[in-house]
Amino acid sequence: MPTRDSKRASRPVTIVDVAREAGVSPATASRAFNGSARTVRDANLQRVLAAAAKLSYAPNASAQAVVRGDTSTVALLISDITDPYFSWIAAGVIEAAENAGLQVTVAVTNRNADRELDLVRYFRAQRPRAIIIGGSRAGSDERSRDLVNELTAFERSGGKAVTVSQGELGFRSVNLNDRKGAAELARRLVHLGYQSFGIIAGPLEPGVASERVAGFEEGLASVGLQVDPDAVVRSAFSWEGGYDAARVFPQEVIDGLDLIFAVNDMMALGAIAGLRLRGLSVPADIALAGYDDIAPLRDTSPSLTTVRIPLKDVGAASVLLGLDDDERVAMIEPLVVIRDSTPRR
Amino acid sequence: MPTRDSKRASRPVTIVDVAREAGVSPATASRAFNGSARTVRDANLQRVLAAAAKLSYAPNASAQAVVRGDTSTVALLISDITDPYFSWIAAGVIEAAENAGLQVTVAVTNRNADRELDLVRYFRAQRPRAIIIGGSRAGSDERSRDLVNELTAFERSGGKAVTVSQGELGFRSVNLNDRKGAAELARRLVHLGYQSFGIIAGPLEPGVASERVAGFEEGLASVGLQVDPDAVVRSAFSWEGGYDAARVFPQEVIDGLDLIFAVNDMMALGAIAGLRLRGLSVPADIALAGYDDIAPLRDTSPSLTTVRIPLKDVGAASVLLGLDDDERVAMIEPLVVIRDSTPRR
DNA sequence: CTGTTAGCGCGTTCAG
DNA sequence: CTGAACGCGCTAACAG
Repeated sequence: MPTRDSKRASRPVTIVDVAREAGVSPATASRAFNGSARTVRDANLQRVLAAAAKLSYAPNASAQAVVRGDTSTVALLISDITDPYFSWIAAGVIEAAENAGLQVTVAVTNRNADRELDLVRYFRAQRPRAIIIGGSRAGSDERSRDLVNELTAFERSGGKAVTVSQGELGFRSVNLNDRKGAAELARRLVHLGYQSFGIIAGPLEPGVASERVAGFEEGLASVGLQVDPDAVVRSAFSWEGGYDAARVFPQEVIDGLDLIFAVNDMMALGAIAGLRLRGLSVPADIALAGYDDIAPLRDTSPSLTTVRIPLKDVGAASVLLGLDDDERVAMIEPLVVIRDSTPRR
Repeated sequence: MPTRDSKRASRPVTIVDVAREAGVSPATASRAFNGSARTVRDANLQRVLAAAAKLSYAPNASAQAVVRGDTSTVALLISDITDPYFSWIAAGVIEAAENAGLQVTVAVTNRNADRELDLVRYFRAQRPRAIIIGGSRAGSDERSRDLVNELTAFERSGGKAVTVSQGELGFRSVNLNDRKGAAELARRLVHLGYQSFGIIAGPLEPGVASERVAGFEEGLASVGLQVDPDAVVRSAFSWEGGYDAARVFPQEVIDGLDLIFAVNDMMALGAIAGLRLRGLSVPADIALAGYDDIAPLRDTSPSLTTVRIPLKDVGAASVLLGLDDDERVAMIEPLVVIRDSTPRR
């Protein structure tokens, strides 16, 4: 015979229970928790708080959301949370959100465009204040249009959509200035004495990878140099991509190169392994530069020359954009970091 | 004069709007979306779906949660999402949750016990199906008791609390068997010919670090060896901790050591840097082993001997425990991985 | 199969 | 300052 005080799985405690325990009306209890504080007599306030503590009351956020018409949630969509690039962005998002009193819901696309669309639909149901698209999607134009439609509908109902490095979608966006960073990297490398460059370029579609390639080539062009098209190898945007690419360079091409630029750090790390397999050591035989300045790689040897993106700032900026009515774009400044993998020559 | 069709920030679309557009009652519209499918005439079903598409309707998850009395959310609390240990657990949690049709809310404690408690309170308001405590908290007994109280109240209202490697709190828990893993590591190292061991031990409080130290010493004891207390150095559970610890060993102690066990991989990596500063190279001058088998470290040189915890499985197991009425504990088997940092001697 | 009614937990009028 | 009444968006019961 389970009593009403039965310990397991009893009915959740509601504000009505608290009010009864405190001997006041539910309305007063509600005001005690979130009314303008001065509107409820102090004696009652204390009794309500005591009752809440005694019953271990926790408000029902869903019910609050329904009546208030908005939530205290931010939704974050990323490709892969084990990738430091995304986990640092996520860290920035979570920190900034918590500072603003908001919770963060995270979903992972695994770089699958269909999944991305579904997840945005799920997100919409949650009525988050903002949806932040952190990952670079690689889908068809049609999928892209569906995504834009979904986000547009979301904004029409009062939410804000924020993209990282995808301003072309037409929503609020955090601009990473990859083009500028890669160009600056190229110029610095030339100053160090490098002249003949190869590129491990990532996938062909428009996106982060292409921007970095374009920027690097622009930077070289600005000092009168250029990259031999045969020395540009396409590959996956991952460690394996860099590893494979390093092994694909024709021998006669690689012999003429004094530096390879991999469009992100993970690919650069893979390239080191791939080059080693060919008997080439970094930087003795060939120099190497990456992009992102992923934290766990800063202590590898040789330490990697790269372009730092302040990823936590990127996450924080996304949240700020997602809470601001006016600002529609945030600028992030990349910073070239020269290390051991590209000694002066 | 803003019309009701005004494009910016119009009133959110509700199921009533969809029903009207489709020419049916709200109840029928509701059934069209989640009724047992056969209960609504196909013609009406199509009209409702068409209306929903036309209006870009997205259900209100909060309203659904209120009436259904439960949500489709799982809450995850971790110390630091940029730490690969936690991001891999998070990846497992998110993947398993998505497979079960659930969303994941993530919060980060930054290893602050007060913050942890607050965050659990926020979590409770969301009424998640489960709260997963992934981080090892380092707080006072009082804080620990508050946490237990909060989680107990959560379970009383129907949720499930799951801890990773903290069975002593009395909730569902995923057991990492750190003691066993560390003992096995010790035995394997002895088999490789090592005899004199130092330990970089992490913080003193009970928890993961202490378990690993105890396990390692037990493993040595089982083959008749032991660790000189002077060769056990306490430090922070981080790269810096390992770095500092490596510099703290008294010279006469370190001269007699042939291997150092750092209680996690990040500390081991820091130790490599710290040892290098003393002119000691790994593994030529001294061997080194870690724990966790953090993914981004697998390609460093020298590659690190360690104990692999299948962290993604840990996350997945947490979710399963959090959805299961009966199971209260999941066992994870650690696996010793011998690599270049501990050559046979 | 469908519409009407009721009510989930809560915040907010509107009278006192 | 307080309580009663109402409504948020939605689903579950109950009739038809």
